[in-house]
Amino acid sequence: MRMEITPAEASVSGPRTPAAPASRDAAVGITGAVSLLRPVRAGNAFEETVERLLQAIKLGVVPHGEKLPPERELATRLGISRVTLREAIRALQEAGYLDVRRGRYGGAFVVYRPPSPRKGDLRRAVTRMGEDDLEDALTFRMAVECGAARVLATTELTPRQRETLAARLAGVNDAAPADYRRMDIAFHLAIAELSGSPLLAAACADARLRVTDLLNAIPVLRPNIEHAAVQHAAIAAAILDGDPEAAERAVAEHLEGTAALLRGFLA
Amino acid sequence: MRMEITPAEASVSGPRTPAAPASRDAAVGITGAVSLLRPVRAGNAFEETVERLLQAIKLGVVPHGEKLPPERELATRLGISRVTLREAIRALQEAGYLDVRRGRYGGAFVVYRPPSPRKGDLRRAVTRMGEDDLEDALTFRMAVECGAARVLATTELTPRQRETLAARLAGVNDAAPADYRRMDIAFHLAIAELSGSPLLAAACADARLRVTDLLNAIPVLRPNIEHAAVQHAAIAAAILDGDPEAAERAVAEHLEGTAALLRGFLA
DNA sequence: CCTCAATGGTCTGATTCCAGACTTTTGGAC
DNA sequence: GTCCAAAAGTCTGGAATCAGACCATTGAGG
Repeated sequence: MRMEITPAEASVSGPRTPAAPASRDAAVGITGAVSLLRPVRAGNAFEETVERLLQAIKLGVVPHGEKLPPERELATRLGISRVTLREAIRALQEAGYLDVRRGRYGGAFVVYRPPSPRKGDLRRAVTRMGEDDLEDALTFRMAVECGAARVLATTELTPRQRETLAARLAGVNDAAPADYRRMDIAFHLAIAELSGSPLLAAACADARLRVTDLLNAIPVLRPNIEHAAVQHAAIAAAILDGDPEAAERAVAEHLEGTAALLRGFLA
Repeated sequence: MRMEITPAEASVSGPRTPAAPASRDAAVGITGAVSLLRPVRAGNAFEETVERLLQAIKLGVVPHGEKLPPERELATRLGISRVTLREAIRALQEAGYLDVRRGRYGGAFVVYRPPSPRKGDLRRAVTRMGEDDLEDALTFRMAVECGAARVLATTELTPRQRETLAARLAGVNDAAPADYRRMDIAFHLAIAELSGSPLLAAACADARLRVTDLLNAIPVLRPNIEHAAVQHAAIAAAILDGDPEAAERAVAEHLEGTAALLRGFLA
């Protein structure tokens, strides 16, 4: 065993990349186009795998009671060896996120429910990831989600796609409080995935999970849900309507709102 | 030595990730939120490093005659060991991209100028990366660059930032034909980097370099340049004007144009 | 009860990748 | 000419990772 994870520490913010200087005002000479000489790999395979699985769990991609795909398949999908995957799974098991059972019909079952947020969680989460990283993540999310909405609104949608989007919208609206975040995520990700671009979908998923810990650290309040519902509806409508600019504006407003909410809880 | 690279084969399309199915119409159940269980690492460190350096060279981040940062520093920035970096450098040296000199004032000097495109290059480049990947890349680029422009237009810009943007615009306009692509890249990347979000900058750089090989494979024609110049100006104006929607629309139009140009050469 | 298939658990040898110490080359400064 | 600093070049032991074969456990179905 190489690492121990406790739920308290477990973060989704990713292996702390050595932090390319985020000089908002730097002399960005093309020589200074720093973005290219950034780290080739985020960390070691083990840590990255733990992060990924943790994300899948926290985002509710694999909900409580369900199991992860079989090790062999998962290892292939993640592009790592089974050994490494197993180490990651063991770490998550020891941290209490997974219950691993052997034998046929066995597997790694998710044993985790998002804890209800307590005062101070948000502060801690922010401290863990750093203020700059927070701004970075919020900006990034704003850009990719707006872009995704625009792209999708520009696309000629198939009936199937329209249904999926509508279903996801309904999913958020009908969600029980405990399921709300999960359904919210499903809605947002659907926009990116429906665009048909795996790269874009990955970017949106990445953006979202960079703020998951933070969002999970603030309570889900009735008025916010209602407000969000209106905005979600506007987003879906604009997309179904084929109006890129409205779609984008709607997403921007929605994310602005979320960001403001976060900052509000921080202030 | 583990690998040999010839300029003809050297591609920027990245290690062929096992290709998450890009089902534009799939039942994207949240269980099907495939984006999370995508490969943890793109390939081995050596190959990824070669790609990165090649990108930096082809994108003109390190132009002809300049040298890469010293090995030790570069290895740190790329998050890999010096040994691995040296292997990558050697591969690029053997492929004729770099000239490595020792001693003080030595280093790895870039010896590469983008060759003028020949008929068939584009076809080959597309074949190498795959049609689906091309669509994916174009969509991705559209989304992130539009998003970046929107974000930047929403931001309160410092005089310094305004200058940088203007300078980059001028850079493209004044560029000699041989420098055109390089300056174009600099302009586009500036938008993302000025947003102050390293994540966003990285995403845009990534998007751009996924289409570099393709763009390099089509000739730089006068009318296209002029057309692009108008669009670049519109983008910069909208951003400086603080008009997110106009900025986005301008970027979308511009990229639409580029994509159409590409498709035109392919048809 | 027995068998089977699907799944996790274990082992081994090879490969990749790393950190760090040490060596050699080179050109400028004195 | 000597010395120095900055750079590439080399070597070594160890850790991480992999591929693949094989073992153990379990529940379903006959």
